[in-house]
Amino acid sequence: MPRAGLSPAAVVDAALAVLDGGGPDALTLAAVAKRTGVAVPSLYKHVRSLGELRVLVGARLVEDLAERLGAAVMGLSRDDAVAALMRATRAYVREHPHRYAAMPLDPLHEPAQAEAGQRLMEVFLAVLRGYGLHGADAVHATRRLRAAVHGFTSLELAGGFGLPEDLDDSYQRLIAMVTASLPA
Amino acid sequence: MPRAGLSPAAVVDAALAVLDGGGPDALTLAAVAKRTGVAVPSLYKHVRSLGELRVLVGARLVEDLAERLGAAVMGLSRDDAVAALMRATRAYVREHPHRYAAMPLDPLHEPAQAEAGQRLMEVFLAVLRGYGLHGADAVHATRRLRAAVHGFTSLELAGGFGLPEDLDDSYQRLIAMVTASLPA
DNA sequence: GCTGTAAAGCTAACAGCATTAGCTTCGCCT
DNA sequence: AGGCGAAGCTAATGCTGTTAGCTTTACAGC
Repeated sequence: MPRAGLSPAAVVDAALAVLDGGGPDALTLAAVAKRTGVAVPSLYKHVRSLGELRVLVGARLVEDLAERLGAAVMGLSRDDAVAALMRATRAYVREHPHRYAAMPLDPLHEPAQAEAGQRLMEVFLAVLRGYGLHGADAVHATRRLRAAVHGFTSLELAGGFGLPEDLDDSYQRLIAMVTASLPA
Repeated sequence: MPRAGLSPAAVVDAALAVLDGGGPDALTLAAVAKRTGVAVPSLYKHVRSLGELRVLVGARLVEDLAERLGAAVMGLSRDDAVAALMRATRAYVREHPHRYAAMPLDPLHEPAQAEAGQRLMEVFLAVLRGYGLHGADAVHATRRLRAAVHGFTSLELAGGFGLPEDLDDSYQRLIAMVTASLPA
């Protein structure tokens, strides 16, 4: 019986594949075990529990998103950067719907996710720094931006907008609403 | 052995109490059965499955929210109505966090929730009608409004905003951002 | 090259979950 | 009084996550 050569990272890889295939509810230890070719209890050698696996998966998701958004805003500033940030987020959600559904909304509260969460937050703050925003104003602006992006994409993802008619148009107007709320 | 005198509505009542007490994950048939003083399989006499129970609970949640928001905007128009709508939603989320976490985002797609969903959507549309918005413009504005409200409240609910510092202030600015995007 | 050991795998078992089948009993209607 | 449908029950199944305890692998050091 050859050894599978698993590792925490490999388990997370498999979990991510399972997540992509069937969504957050499908992310079960049985599914991950089948995919790694290992018996269910063997997973406990690499991961403390299903809860911890979810946290580790969440950390990876935040890392990915942070990297992608960082790349998207590179070389841009102000309204262009905001638009790029918002469009890149929506593109990510449409490309990986199940991943966004499993994305932790409070990565800073979980030690294993805090570093990635910090990087993601940095992207937002860097974009807003281009407007000369600092301190409380920057915090408020970040919250507006995040609320708009997360609100729209999560509603779209859940099918909360009825028919997918004119959604691009709606999003363009949402972007305009956000940029209009930022200093000239 | 006296009969419990259950009914679908009574089961939903109990489910709502369970939801309030422990959140969406605590909404289990075992918990509902315990609360109604009945054995688990007996619930199937009133509800087809846990899935259906969730749908019915969701319908009640949307009804409640629609009623509340309708009352909140009564007698108000334009920016005042938008502000009231947004504030009332946030107040609901803070008052019943577990209920909002279980709130269906696409009530129109589920027959049992469609009627309540329609009523809720009507409140949004009625408020925007005060701006003279019709057709596509009204649709886009509704989406902006919903995105802002849902985005902020769900992020706040999940603890995604770090410390609860100046959240009222942030929300006020979010309201201003939305109203500024509507016709003068 | 052999051996000792820690890690990585396994099977067996348990508790909690949703669900189904089939039985019993209640309470109303005639 | 009798009948009948609805409402309850127990028993059983299969799926979860989790733990305990055993076996085996692969490498480190002699």
